[in-house]
Amino acid sequence: MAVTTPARERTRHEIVRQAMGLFQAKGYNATSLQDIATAAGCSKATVLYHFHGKPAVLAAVLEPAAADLAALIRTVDGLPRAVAQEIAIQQFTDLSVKHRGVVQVVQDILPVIDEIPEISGLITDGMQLSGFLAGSDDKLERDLATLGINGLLGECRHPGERTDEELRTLCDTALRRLLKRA
Amino acid sequence: MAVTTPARERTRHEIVRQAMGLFQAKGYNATSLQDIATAAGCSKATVLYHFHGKPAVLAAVLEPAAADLAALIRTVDGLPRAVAQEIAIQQFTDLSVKHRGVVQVVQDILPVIDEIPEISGLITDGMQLSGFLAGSDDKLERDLATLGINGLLGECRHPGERTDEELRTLCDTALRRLLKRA
DNA sequence: TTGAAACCTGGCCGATCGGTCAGGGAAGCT
DNA sequence: AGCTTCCCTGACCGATCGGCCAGGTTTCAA
Repeated sequence: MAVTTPARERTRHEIVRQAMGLFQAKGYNATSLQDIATAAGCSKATVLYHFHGKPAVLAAVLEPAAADLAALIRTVDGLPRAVAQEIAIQQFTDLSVKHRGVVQVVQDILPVIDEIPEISGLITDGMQLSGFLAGSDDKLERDLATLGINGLLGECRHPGERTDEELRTLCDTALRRLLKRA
Repeated sequence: MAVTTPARERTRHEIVRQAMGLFQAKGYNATSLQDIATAAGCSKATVLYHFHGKPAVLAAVLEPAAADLAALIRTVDGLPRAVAQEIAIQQFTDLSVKHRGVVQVVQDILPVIDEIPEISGLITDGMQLSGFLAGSDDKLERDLATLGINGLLGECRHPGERTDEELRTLCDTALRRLLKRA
């Protein structure tokens, strides 16, 4: 038996891979289905055969990162605040490095995020993450946490100009300086 | 004599005003000239009569903020580093509050910024600002400064949910926590 | 070998994009 | 009144968008 369904999974995976690169380089709105199809070496109709619409392609691109974020939320939910904050900092740093190519894609979507129900869960989780990172109910601390996340999303840009280790240091330093430790 | 050229300036100003609101709400790419024209109460052809293309509308929207940023750069350029850093923090906070509706528009443009030569000066100034805020040539400090700017751009969103004074506190706190003081 | 299922595509659709153009109406000078 | 200049518009353009569909090709179990 084959380890993977040969054709289907290979094509799907290639579409997602190329779409990720294009979303990073040009943004979601500025990337057309034709762009994705050409990059993936198939036709636009094939993209729409595997994914029911452009938002579904976006959801597939974001899915691994969204799953890790959801796992992060489940892990820290219910923990004491100080512990939850520390673990959230560590795991969000890990997540930012692991999915560095993905996270910044979210930035381009923010203004029109409500029109893409496929990824509503990601947003909910992101807002919860702000709360855990803040470590308190203080409005300023929460806003600072959100600011840190937003800044990080943008800083994962320029893939070739920063090593994974440099990015990790940046994330960790930024969050620890920005957030008042509970 | 009239205090303003009646028709021309009034229409131009209304187009810029409405375009700013739409760029904030939906992003630059997702806003069409027809959207702007409808909001401004004129025809799409009128928008293109006053502005030579969609990028020119964007440039007009960003112009006041870009001018203030350029003035900021001129002010701190040549000053000792510690002084330049402190003044940059204060003036950039002022700028973020004063132009809170404008700054976040830049975020939506970042992926395609190279294709809009009308605002290249804004980008140059933004990168210079990172250097002054960092206060040193250390790569990490520079990256943290850029991260702070990016985070701030996103945090100026949601106009009704934060007072000017709250935004000022947020900007000032974020920059002072994030940056190592020289 | 054969038939069904899965995979893929060219061609087409209506909508909308940014942008152009000829010309209509209002305003002001002579 | 006549003429020019400015302001504005409807109609239209080619290009491209996301999406759909009929049908061809490959795969594979029976």
